[in-house]
Amino acid sequence: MSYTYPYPHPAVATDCVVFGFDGKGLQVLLIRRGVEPYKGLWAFPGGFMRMDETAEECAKRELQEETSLNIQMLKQLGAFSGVHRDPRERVVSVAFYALVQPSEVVGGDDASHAEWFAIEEVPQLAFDHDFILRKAMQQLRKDIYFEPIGFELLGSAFTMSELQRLYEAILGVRFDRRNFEKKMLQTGILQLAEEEYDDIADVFTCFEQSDETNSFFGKTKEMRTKSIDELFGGFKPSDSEMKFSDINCSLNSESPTIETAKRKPGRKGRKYSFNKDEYDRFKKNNNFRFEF
Amino acid sequence: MSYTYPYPHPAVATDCVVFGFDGKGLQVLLIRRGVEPYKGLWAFPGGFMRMDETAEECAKRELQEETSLNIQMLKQLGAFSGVHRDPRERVVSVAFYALVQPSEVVGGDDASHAEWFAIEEVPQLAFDHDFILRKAMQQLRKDIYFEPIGFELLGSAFTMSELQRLYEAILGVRFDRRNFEKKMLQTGILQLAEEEYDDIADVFTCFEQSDETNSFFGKTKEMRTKSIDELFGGFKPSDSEMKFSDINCSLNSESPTIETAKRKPGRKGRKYSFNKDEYDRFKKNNNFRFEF
DNA sequence: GCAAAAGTGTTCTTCGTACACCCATGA
DNA sequence: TCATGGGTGTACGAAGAACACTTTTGC
Repeated sequence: MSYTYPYPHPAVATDCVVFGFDGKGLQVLLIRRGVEPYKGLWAFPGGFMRMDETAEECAKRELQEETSLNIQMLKQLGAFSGVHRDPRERVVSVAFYALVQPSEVVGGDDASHAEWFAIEEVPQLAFDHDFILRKAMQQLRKDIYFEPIGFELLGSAFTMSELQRLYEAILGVRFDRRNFEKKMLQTGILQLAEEEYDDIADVFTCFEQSDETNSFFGKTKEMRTKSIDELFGGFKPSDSEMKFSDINCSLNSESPTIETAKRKPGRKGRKYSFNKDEYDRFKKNNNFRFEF
Repeated sequence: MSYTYPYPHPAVATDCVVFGFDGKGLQVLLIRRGVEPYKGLWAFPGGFMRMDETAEECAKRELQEETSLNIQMLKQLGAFSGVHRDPRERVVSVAFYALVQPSEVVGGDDASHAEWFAIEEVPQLAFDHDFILRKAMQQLRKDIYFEPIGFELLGSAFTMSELQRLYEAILGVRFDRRNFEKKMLQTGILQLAEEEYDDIADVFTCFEQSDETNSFFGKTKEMRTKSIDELFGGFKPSDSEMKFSDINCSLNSESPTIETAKRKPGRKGRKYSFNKDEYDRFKKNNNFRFEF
């Protein structure tokens, strides 16, 4: 079967620059080419466009086929149309970039072997993919000023320093920890994520008796915003008791106790998620910019 | 003659969104289609890509052919690949935008009639060109934050309020005149353009004699930055004399005179041009942003 | 003569940035 | 116990934003 046109037509293909973030550095997803040209070299996932799909649909399909990734949000980088960029025939490629969490891992359907590379350790690439990668990085740096784009690279909850490392990895600069946090929080698009706690870990017996009966369950943060009296009716837990995240006081028994729950081990720091409403508002208004 | 491929290939075309600025508002250059499809509707200049040219080369060539415009700086907007965007066959279009001064006028080689339209009065467009225009406007708004892009839309010398109107037209907002000027000047990319003056328009006779002999030719602005003594050796012109743009004192004659040249009529306000060195520096560093 | 635009500075507020110590966690 | 990272606030300087009156120009 063949297709004939009165004028010469180039082939049209798509390429996807998929960025991931592992909490440390920026990564990019590559596929080892199993066939000529450039056999054995690494390249971006992608392939030829069908006549019944748009470039974006093509990119999604190829990504799905070659890396099992199912990505909704693709951003177009533009068309790459160098006359000799593909030795087989004239190919115009429409490139996209995507941001994912590397945990949405890449099976690799074996036919093509997909692998994550740290952005600084990207090997030699096939075609003009080095050039495309540079463009993608430039675009990413530009976009991150205008949109809180980075969140798509992080899980649903993340620590402030993960977020900071992401920005530092993308922009290639270092920020002051406190200023970064301040700035991010004052945008309003972040909210504290619900944390999971262990079951009650320790039980303290209170040595000071209170005349009043009272009981309270809440988080340390809340306690600090209310007066000790209001919370404990005159009973004051010790400093070390106050420091636990969750605390359960029952002061109406003969020997009042304070039950404390420590934060789950293995997780460090406060977790944030992003506030979808504010995020959408920013995207719509488009008058929002991250600046550092 | 025909061209045959083992797989179906789309056609690849380019389209150019050419923006102009007439000192008042943003304009866009359109071509009336003389053939089907969409005969009689307006569209962007553009056409099919040849096999020996890149998309950008194609766009430049088509622009030259259809509008006689010879434009160096084209910025790619991206590929538009809707499956049914052209009723004839599958066409993927790579769109560009360009900024010109409408004075670089458009002959229109008659075959295709080219015309400028105010951005608010753009008629119905062929294909998906409405969509492309929206994208181009968005991109222009984004770009103007990062690059002093607007200068390509203005002549070699322009007044501050022309520049301001341009920014307001592109961004769709209003700025405070004084703050805009301050901000623009402190970027350093502007410099006062050389102005042309009429021949000496008036001659004042000085009524105060000076003992010293002295002569001076300079602009009012300079005078203000130096002491009266330094400039005039003790002779002080009157306030109204000081206000002329150019002034020529010769104080060494018996009756000293001050010759003044008024600004050429028909031109209002101070003219600026942009400082190429600083401009290039900004473009290179890319750490510069216009913000208002 | 009259209306529209150009020229000009200051104040207040907001935002950016620099900076240090203590405590908790995990090895 | 030791090293690493998390949590927290303040003070200074720079930049943005608001604001009015006089002169010049063009009609």
